[in-house]
Amino acid sequence: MPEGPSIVILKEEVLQFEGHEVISVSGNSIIGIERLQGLTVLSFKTWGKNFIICFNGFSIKIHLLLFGTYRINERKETQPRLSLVFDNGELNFYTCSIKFLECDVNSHYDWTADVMNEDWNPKSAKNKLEKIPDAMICDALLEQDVFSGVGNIIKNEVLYRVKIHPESLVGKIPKPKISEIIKEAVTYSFQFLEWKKQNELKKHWLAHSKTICFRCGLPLIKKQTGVKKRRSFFCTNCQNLY
DNA sequence: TATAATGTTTGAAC
DNA sequence: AGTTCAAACATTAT
Repeated sequence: MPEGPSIVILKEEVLQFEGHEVISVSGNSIIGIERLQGLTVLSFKTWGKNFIICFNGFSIKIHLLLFGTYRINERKETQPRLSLVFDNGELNFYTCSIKFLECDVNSHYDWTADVMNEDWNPKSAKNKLEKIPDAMICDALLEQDVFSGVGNIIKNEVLYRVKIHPESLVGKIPKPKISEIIKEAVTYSFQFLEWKKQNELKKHWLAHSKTICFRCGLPLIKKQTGVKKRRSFFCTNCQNLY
């Protein structure tokens, strides 16, 4: 379910609870969530696929991984991992990873690495890519320390749009193309956000899960690529291999 | 019904 | 000691 843009949507949906007190806590998490009882939410933040709830002196990090879901002001049949009840509603998380982050949340995250953050720094991403010339671009795009928030869908769509073969080596891709990839990672992430909100994300997929190249009509290749072995959809005719 | 899928962490093996 | 890789986790649509 979640790549960066989906978590941004989550954050927007829970704004109603900012500044509100946690009246009751429950859930099958074993990390000691009862600690949240009676505390007031200072703010909600996101860092890529991480959803962060900030309290005075510490924060809680929620990662939905592959199967995680959430419900606002409603419940699923299954047991929540974490359920927070406020005076104006409730927030429930299912099958997710939850961890505490002590002290200042800023000491845990490099905000310049999040493609959807206002502090996103493309130059910094470029520098990080220069340090991994032997990596395939399909792996590099999924590297959360470089492109926090980018997931497999965004990876495939970005590479298709900039016409780069996913197995291209970072160090061999021309510099202007690298800049284009970095730029498109941001552009597509925000398009993903808007399309997801309109419930028409899949409608705009050009490569991901597709079988025929939108440009030339030849069959798209579907293959597990890179050390991460995530599926890539690409056109060997339209996407250059460097 | 079996399979695959928008993901990350862990710990064994080298 | 550092890197690499498969296993584990867990849900749902096709």
